[in-house]
Amino acid sequence: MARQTPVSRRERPAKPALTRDGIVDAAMAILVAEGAQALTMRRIAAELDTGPASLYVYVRNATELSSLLIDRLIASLDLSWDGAEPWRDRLHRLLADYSAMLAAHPGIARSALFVWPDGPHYLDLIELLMRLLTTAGVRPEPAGRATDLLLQHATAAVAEWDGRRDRGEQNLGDLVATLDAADPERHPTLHALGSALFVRGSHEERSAWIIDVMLDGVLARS
Amino acid sequence: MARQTPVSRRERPAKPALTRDGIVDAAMAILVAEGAQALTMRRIAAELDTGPASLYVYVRNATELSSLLIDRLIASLDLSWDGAEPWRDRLHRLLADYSAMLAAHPGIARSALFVWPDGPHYLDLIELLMRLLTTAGVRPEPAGRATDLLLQHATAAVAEWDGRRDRGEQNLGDLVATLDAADPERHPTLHALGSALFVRGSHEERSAWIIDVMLDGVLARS
DNA sequence: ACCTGAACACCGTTCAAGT
DNA sequence: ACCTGAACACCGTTCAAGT
Repeated sequence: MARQTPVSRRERPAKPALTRDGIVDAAMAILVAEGAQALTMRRIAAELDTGPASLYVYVRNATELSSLLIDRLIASLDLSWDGAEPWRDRLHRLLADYSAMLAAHPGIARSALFVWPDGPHYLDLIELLMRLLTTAGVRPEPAGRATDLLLQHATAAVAEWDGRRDRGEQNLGDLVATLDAADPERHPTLHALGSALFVRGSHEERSAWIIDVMLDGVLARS
Repeated sequence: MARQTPVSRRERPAKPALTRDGIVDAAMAILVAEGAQALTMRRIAAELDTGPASLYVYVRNATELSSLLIDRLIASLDLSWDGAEPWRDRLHRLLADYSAMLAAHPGIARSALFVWPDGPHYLDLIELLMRLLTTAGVRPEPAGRATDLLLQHATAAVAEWDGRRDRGEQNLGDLVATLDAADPERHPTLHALGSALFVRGSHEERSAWIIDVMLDGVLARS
């Protein structure tokens, strides 16, 4: 043991270790307690009783930390499948779980859209999606594209949804007003169809419909 | 004319007017010359020879300015349709134009994903999509969902693509390496299928395929 | 050798004070 | 009344200097 635990350790009993995992732990705690907008290098460093520079010893940059965090979130999902549950049901349940997990941590979906998680649990997730699609008879190449597409949509939908929640739900009203005011000359289709179009159905029902649309399309071309 | 042009105008002949439109003009010029990452309130204010505070007289916040800018970008698209071109071809061409426009301005797709454009030209875009889908026999409600889905995918695909371009294309290699290294025990499907899966096809071909998948799925359920 | 205080070069937004 | 300088409250990242 070349390195001694500092004597002052007892003074701050909660101080976590400064390691790659310790940093992700701290980030996770902040995410749960304060939401993704509090996830800054400075805030995480403060949680670990150090300065932001120290984090760069263990993590290349804020993006890499984000990808580590998302991989840890994916680790909390149930990614098992024994083959008893029909593949389509299992796929719906998987994507619903994934969406719910992102929705439970406001703001995290936004980073998930741009970050390549690139961790072991992310690979588990892709593995299960590919297994389900392959079982369904989808050829490897379309299955790869469908996997991308399904995850991209699930992530984008949550990001859009909780972006809207941040701005107090009023933007939906704004859009409805805009559509209602559609000029019959310039926007005859929108005027004729009305604004009710964009509001129907719960998020869950809409998501399930979209997943089925994508699956039907992929199966038809596979 | 209650307000006189300042005498000092001749000194700075290029100084644009400080109006809502003038601000969007300045933002557009910066976007073209320096890319979206330069689009900050401070940089735009500097372009207009004033301080950032002045912009807040004409624009609520940075998000609103972003949505005005995106609406102006959409204005540059060809949104006509005389009915001669088959609806499916026209839809492909429209989304290809939209993607190309976003791709021409690195970084803008990212903001387009989270901003609700909410301007007249955005409505023109939705109008055309709804018209094409309605012509194809899609009922109003699925047409609304398909419109959302098609635009969301086009935007997300460009955002992801030029996010990757920023980081020097190397992340694709990272993913290939990760997939190649997939543990046969833990990730048998990925191991068996190999990494070639995720790389095939140009962006354009992939996008076209995805559009057809979505359209087939929607038509099958409409 | 390992870690970090302090600095660098930025942000968006607000508001008191000027014209 | 309209506009804005200066300040407020932050960012991510770097690097020279300490232990």
